[in-house]
Amino acid sequence: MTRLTAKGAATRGRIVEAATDLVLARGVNGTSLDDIRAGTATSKSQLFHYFPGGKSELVSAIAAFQMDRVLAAQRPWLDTLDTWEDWDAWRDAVVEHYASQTHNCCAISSMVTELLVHDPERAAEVDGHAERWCAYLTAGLRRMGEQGKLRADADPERLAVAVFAALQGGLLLMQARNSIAPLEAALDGALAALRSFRL
Amino acid sequence: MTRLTAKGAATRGRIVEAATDLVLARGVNGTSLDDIRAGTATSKSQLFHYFPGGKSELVSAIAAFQMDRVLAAQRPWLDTLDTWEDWDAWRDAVVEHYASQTHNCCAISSMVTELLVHDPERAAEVDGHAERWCAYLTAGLRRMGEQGKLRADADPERLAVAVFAALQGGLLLMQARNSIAPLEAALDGALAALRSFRL
DNA sequence: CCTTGATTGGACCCTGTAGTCCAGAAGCTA
DNA sequence: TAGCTTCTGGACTACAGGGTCCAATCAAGG
Repeated sequence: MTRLTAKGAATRGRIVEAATDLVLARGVNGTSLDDIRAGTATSKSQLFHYFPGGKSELVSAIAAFQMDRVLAAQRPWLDTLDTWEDWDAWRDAVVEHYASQTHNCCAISSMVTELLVHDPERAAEVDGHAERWCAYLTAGLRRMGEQGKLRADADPERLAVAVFAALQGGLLLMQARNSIAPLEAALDGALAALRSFRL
Repeated sequence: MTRLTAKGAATRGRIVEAATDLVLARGVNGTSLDDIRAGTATSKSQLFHYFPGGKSELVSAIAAFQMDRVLAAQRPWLDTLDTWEDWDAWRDAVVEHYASQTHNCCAISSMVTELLVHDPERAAEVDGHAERWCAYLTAGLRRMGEQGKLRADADPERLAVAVFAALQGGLLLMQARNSIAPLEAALDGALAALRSFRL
């Protein structure tokens, strides 16, 4: 991997973007390099030219790209989860984002479990992205605690994990049943759980 | 597939049991027939003798077998989710079951998403098992509603989906982070959400 | 014992897939 | 234009995994 010309950077970007959609729709193990090659109108050599580490490195890039997209869709609420209204708005943003996806979007956590067996290093890396996401929730809850909006016995980190788990589970069921309803129910449940700690 | 002798039935059972543990630990796509062959001290021909439909049929048997195990671990509470104490006891049973598993137990829902691409029929079948599980939760909530223990605006089915999503998400995070804590947090959150509808 | 059918071992085939290689085209800089 | 690097196409290799086949063995009834 040496320097990239403008053309090269464009090709690389095109590969990542198209590959992301393919992987989201069909899973990591369900997407072959040939699928990606076909879906991007490129050749094998280009894939390995831009991602010398092969599929593993490509998956890294895909995970980072997708996480940026997902986090972006939750702005600006994700950064300012300081009031109960913010949490509601965040919920709506998440639902809207996943409802608008044409592809069956996979949960970041199921990507982790998929990688866990054959590529533990990448799994840890992708899980790091998930934890980054979860950390925004923790931070919001922590601020609300400091502002006296939560009961003293509320554990921000634990609550954030609960919300995140509900979210990921909701995405899982969304995919399995091909309906947005489970995600909505899961998020509403998570917010209800949060509110049970309301002061 | 004709009649089975006692010996044949035993072999078949041995295959299913061992294969289940392998698949739970490494995922459907992460487990090859050769892995199963090695793990059960059998041969290829036996696999196809007892499961003429190949891997797909074997996966069916595995899913049914595992679902029976998981449901059994939740007895008797799963059948009688009529009081808040029952829900707490159920929660504890679930946590204990998954905490005691030596293997990294996969969530039934992640099995569905894994199958979704290459074997939609089996995915639907496995999802049926998941819905059967979820139905026990719905039934419990419905009875509690009839007994006047829930607010009138509580939707048993929707609440059950929320609980189930939290559970599945908790299992996902449990696997990803190799810790039982996320499952506990997720279930506690789900029960808190339920209690917010307490009358 | 003999026959029939269930059971078992393992070699074999075919396809799909990750990854390699090299030659040629395109682009940049002097 | 010359010479270098980057970019691209596609054939090729190696191998893993699902699935097939056949011959050998074992079990049960007549």
